[in-house]
Amino acid sequence: MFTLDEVDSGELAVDPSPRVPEDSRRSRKKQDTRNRLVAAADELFDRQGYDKTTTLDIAEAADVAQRTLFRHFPSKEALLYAELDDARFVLRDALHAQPDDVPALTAIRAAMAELGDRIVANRERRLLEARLAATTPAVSGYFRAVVQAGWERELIVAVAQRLDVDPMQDPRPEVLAGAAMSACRIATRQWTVSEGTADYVALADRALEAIAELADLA
Amino acid sequence: MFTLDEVDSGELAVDPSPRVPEDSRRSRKKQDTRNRLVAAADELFDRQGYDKTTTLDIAEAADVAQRTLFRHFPSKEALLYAELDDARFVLRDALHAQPDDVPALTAIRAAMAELGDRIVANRERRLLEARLAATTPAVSGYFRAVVQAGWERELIVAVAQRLDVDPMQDPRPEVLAGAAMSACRIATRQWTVSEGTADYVALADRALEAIAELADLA
DNA sequence: AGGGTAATGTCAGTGACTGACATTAGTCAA
DNA sequence: TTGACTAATGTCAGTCACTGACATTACCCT
Repeated sequence: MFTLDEVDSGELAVDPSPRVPEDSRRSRKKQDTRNRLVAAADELFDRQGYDKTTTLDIAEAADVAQRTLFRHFPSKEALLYAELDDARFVLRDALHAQPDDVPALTAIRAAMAELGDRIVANRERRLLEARLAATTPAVSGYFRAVVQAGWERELIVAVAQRLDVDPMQDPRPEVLAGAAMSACRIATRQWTVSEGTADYVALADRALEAIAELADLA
Repeated sequence: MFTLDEVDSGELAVDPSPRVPEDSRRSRKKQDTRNRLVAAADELFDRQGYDKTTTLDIAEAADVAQRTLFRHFPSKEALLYAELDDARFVLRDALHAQPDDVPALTAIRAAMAELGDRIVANRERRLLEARLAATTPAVSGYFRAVVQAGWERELIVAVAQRLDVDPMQDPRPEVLAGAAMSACRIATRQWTVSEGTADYVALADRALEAIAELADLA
């Protein structure tokens, strides 16, 4: 099972990837180290599999100490999902950018379409993630419990604001968010079986559309 | 982060808790060991917290070798969620028991009502789980990635059968299942804040009902 | 009584992750 | 340029979840 300690507990977590890079040599080097770690992990995971790659392997491939790896990433899994995890902020911004008068689900569909483009841009990496998630429970578990849960929180907050309700009282924001995340999961799975040839945004939109049809099943 | 290796990969997993106890002394002793481990874990988690309790502590409190603990449970988290994890089969049976002609969401609501009763029966344990999940990301992560994902699979299969569709093609089973799981999560959270005084089944049913209202948000 | 074997015990690992402390190297002011 | 300040990294020893291999125990069954 994965070590799951970064299901971050709210809004207080320190940004792991600086949103404003503050362009100094120091921060450039830091960012470079981070990038090298991700690239090294990527390559090793791909070549020799997730389990057979140790964090020490990755650190050495990136030419840093193992301790440094864990200063940049809270876990081995976080290395794999660094990009998708950051996409959380993209999602937040995209949701904010939607006009106030459009319905919540419509806003989500628009935001997801925006996000979807960015996501599929990195096709090979997405397929690698899917491959590893399919074979390694620790990876798929992390994706669900950390990455998706993070996105879901953004959705809940955005929907609750839109409806002007308290998400602890009104179940709709959370239920809608959960449905949307499931839509993304099934779309991703469909896209993956197509080896990345299908139109991800279309698949996701179709799945999101199905949310409005759920009433027919009652 | 939790070690997440029991996101079991399908239907092939060996039943960790024998469904037919096969009443021999041997299996009774085995079951007893299992029970003592769960009880010991329960008590230690409650008294000294999740992180400060080692698997060795638990094993010793149950008077078995650490190795034996890991023969009964694949991870530390599995000990905490042994009961809820098994509830998966109760959910499956409850879904099967619903008549074929009722709509999918209606069947889910009925099945969940049945399950809800059983769940709340163990009030103190549920509150302990909630308390630990709130403070320990590894625990909440495990719940999402393993327990809930397991339930969700049952729902997906049941809904797909009911609609007579392929859940890989039609997004509705997965989307409905995801929404239902979110409904359970918010209901559980509401029940938890009430310290277990609220009517869980009613809360869950209200949240599930909200699924049919999602169309209003489009 | 005795052979077969499920359950347990023992032991020595592996590997993710952490705390403490030392070292290096940008940064910035004098 | 120098030197203090400190962010980033390195080093090292430790903890703990979890596993494989093999020995032992205890139930089961003839």
